Amino acid sequence: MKISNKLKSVGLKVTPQRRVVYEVMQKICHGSIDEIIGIVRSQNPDITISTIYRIMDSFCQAGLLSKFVGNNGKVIYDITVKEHHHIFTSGEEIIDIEDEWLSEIIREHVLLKIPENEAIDRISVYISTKNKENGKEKIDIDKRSSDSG
Amino acid sequence: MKISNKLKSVGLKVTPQRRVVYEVMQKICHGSIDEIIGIVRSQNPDITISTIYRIMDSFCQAGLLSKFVGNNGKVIYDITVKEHHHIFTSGEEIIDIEDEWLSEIIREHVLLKIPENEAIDRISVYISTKNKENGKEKIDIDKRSSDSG
DNA sequence: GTGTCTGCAAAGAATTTGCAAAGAC
DNA sequence: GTCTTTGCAAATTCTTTGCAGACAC
Repeated sequence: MKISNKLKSVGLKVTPQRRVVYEVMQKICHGSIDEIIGIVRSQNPDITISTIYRIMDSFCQAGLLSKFVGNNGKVIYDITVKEHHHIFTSGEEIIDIEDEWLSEIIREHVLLKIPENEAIDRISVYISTKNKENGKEKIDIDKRSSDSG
Repeated sequence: MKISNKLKSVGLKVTPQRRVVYEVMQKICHGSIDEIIGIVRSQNPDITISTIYRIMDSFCQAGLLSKFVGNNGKVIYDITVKEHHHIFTSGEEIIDIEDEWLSEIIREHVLLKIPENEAIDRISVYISTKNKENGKEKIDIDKRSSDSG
């Protein structure tokens, strides 16, 4: 779908700034606000930071984007709206897992732990991976064998 | 274990401020920095915010606490250090799921999606629940006075 | 007594807001 | 023409930092 139609379809007016931001999101799929600001402004330096913040908000409100909190605690905006899971690699890459069966397995597995009057709303799985090579050399940090001196 | 011994066992000096913070964490198990600041200062208003930030950091570094990013994007400090999962209820309650089998099932299930040179480091499952009753909107409680339950 | 921890206040970073002009429809 | 969006700069919020005195050991 053309971007302008995509925007209109969720009730948003089409502006050049919104076009650029959505184009960038289509390209990168996931990104933190810093990354998005960087890429957007590399394409159009006239777009201000506050405008980008506002656009990200309106896109999320309109259901055009979703967001979640990444490994590092930063909010990640995501072009995929439907429920899915994520792998965070050591190279800061984010891989989507769209697997309804996985959600279903988890749902069944934890059902007994849900309070009586509550129902599962959303399940998110975050998987962090590390590099195998570096993993071999991983050392226990903070291993204090004796007092300082 | 006595708090002072707990602190000493990880190489931290025992101060009144650290005692209070650890006591609070033992009581609440999970909390955001705001909540922790609030409770700590209700018990001892002389403890400053910057000190509490520094104590939370040193506790995490020492392996006394873990932290993760909650539903709302805020960092949650957690008295449980070993890998586990969480349910976030509509009432802002956080329930721990310590279930190694669940982690194992997920691990096996996603193995094929992990890049060649990467290995799974950590798996976190976040489950949000909503109130069954409040499917539509919140109801005024005093419409009919009834006993709690 | 020595080295670490705390309180204070200020700095720094990240995000939001008010307002007037520009722009979309 | 009307209502929304944008740019700008200031405000706000959250967290960190430097330093001097207090404190733990």
